Amino acid sequence: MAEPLSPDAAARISPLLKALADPVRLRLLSLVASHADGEACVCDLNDAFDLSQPTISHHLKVLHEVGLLDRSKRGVWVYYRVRAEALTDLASLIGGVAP
Amino acid sequence: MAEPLSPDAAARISPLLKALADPVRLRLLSLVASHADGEACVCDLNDAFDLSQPTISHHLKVLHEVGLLDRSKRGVWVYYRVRAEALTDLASLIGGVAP
DNA sequence: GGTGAATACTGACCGATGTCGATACGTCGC
DNA sequence: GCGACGTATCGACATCGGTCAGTATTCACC
Repeated sequence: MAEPLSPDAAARISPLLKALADPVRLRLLSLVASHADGEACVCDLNDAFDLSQPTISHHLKVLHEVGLLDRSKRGVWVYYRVRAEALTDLASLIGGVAP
Repeated sequence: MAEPLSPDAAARISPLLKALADPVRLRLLSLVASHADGEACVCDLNDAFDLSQPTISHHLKVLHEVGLLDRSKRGVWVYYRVRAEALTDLASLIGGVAP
């Protein structure tokens, strides 16, 4: 890479990586991404883990707050969808560091 | 993405992301990557931050332990070099999650 | 409207992590 | 050898982060 990251840029990017840097959240993201229509209901996600429902809700909130997941409520159910743009931006940024 | 990440795969990848998910380490990595010949001396890196030398050494150790930085000692000086392969692998993995 | 179900919020616990000062280890020049 | 310098390790501290039990909120259905 030509230019090193500015302190500001690093501070902007690291929360995204922090959000990804947890095995549960990685799996959550990949579970949502691999669902048929690109979105997954929380009820499905809860069943995939041996964790309490509040814990899953917390992880989803973290992913939503950094902009990696979109949230839409339909009736009693809440559906999450991955923001592909945020992911690909992050990926190209990481790949771009390699010389 | 077609298949969700296995718990094992998630557990393997998350340490890499944890190592990246710190603004200081992000800047360290980009500083090393942007150095002329692809490697940087610790002495240069220390000066770029307002942190103590042990702290920088600690961050470099974290990046080295997860395989993002190579370490080579020449005389009194230690040079670090980014492992481009590890970075690009990670980038393609993240980009691959996007549907 | 009351009941039940799906999801989110709160407060607390505890282990993990970033930071520092002090110190140890290697290597060079004298 | 010895002193000086570059780097790593250690121990301690404060803060952060993942998890849970308990509780609140919101909606559907009777």
